[in-house]
Amino acid sequence: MENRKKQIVDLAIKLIQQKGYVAFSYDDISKQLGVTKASIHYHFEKKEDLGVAVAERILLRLQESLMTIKNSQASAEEKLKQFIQQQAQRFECTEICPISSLQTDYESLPSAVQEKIGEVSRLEIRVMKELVAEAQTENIINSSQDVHQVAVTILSSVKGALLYRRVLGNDVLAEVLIQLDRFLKKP
Amino acid sequence: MENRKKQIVDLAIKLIQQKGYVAFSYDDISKQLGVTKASIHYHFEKKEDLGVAVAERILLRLQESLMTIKNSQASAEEKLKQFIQQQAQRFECTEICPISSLQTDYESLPSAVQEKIGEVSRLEIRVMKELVAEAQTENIINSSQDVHQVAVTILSSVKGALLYRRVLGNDVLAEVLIQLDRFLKKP
DNA sequence: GTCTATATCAAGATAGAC
DNA sequence: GTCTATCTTGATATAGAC
Repeated sequence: MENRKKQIVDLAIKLIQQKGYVAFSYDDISKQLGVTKASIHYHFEKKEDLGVAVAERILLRLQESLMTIKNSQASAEEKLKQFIQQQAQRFECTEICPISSLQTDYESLPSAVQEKIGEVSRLEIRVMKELVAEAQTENIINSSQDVHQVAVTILSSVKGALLYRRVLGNDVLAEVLIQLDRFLKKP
Repeated sequence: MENRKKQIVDLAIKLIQQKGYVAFSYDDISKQLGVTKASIHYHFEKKEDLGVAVAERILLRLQESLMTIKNSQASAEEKLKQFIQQQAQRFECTEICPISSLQTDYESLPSAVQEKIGEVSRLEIRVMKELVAEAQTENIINSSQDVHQVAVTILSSVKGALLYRRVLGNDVLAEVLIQLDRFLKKP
């Protein structure tokens, strides 16, 4: 059942959003799926293997996002705002971005997973740069501003806001999104 | 030796910056201090006790920052930039802010530690708001902008940038700091 | 007060039954 | 292909020697 593999990876991502790579266990997954730990080990022999699969799935999702953006007929402004909203609203209040979670646990990751997370992080920035560059052609963002600087700042602020939200509630994230919106209108 | 307690807490903070609350162990600390695990348990019976001490120490440092800021004779611009630089440069390239680290591990923290981290997060935002409000009186930041929104966005972006830096190297953080600097000059 | 020794438990992982 | 049973390891924690 190739579907079970996907089910396990999805659950692992959810758990990583909630507790992180180090804190989640095969026991968590097996209990939620109503099977034994050993059956998870059958699908992913080592935690490292599951970790790589998780990172690859996150990478795939990002690549799909990139495609959707490129093919979309929406305005650059719409696309950028959609992407930011999506980054923020994809998660429950107690969850954070899985990429942030894996970046935090970076030192504890097997090196195969570390490398994938490097790839993921670079692609994520590339996607955001793509959006910012397009927004500049529509004069949503001042063209004198450096694409790379704007892109990493937007991404960082959303990721950081998700950390605060987990502790302080929805307000923090909402405030940051309003501020970013202001930033996209005025400069 | 009351100094040993301080030594352990400082080491724990360092380890939390590097690996996080879940991943660090009494074994890590005891090895670095050249003593046994049991001797760490003598000073902090449970990991939870050490966690509370860590959070309280972070809180104390923040309170000191707040005092220094209030008593400082520097311009509001200087103070704000100093604080941001300090937030960023306090850490090695492989480390992140201990508050971010504990926010990420929030779900795994004992509730006593969770509460302290809530306090810390609120105070941190209060400190940044203080700085932003002062900067507004000097017209470094446009007074039409909401203090709270600007403060949480600056904080979030620095914290997020530290996550990316760990994986992608110093550049990301540098770019965000330049962008924040731009933001403080122009609007 | 600081240590050794040890208990306890949960996690990752493996062997082999069905 | 999925399970039970089991091994190993490492982490938290405790009891008691010095």
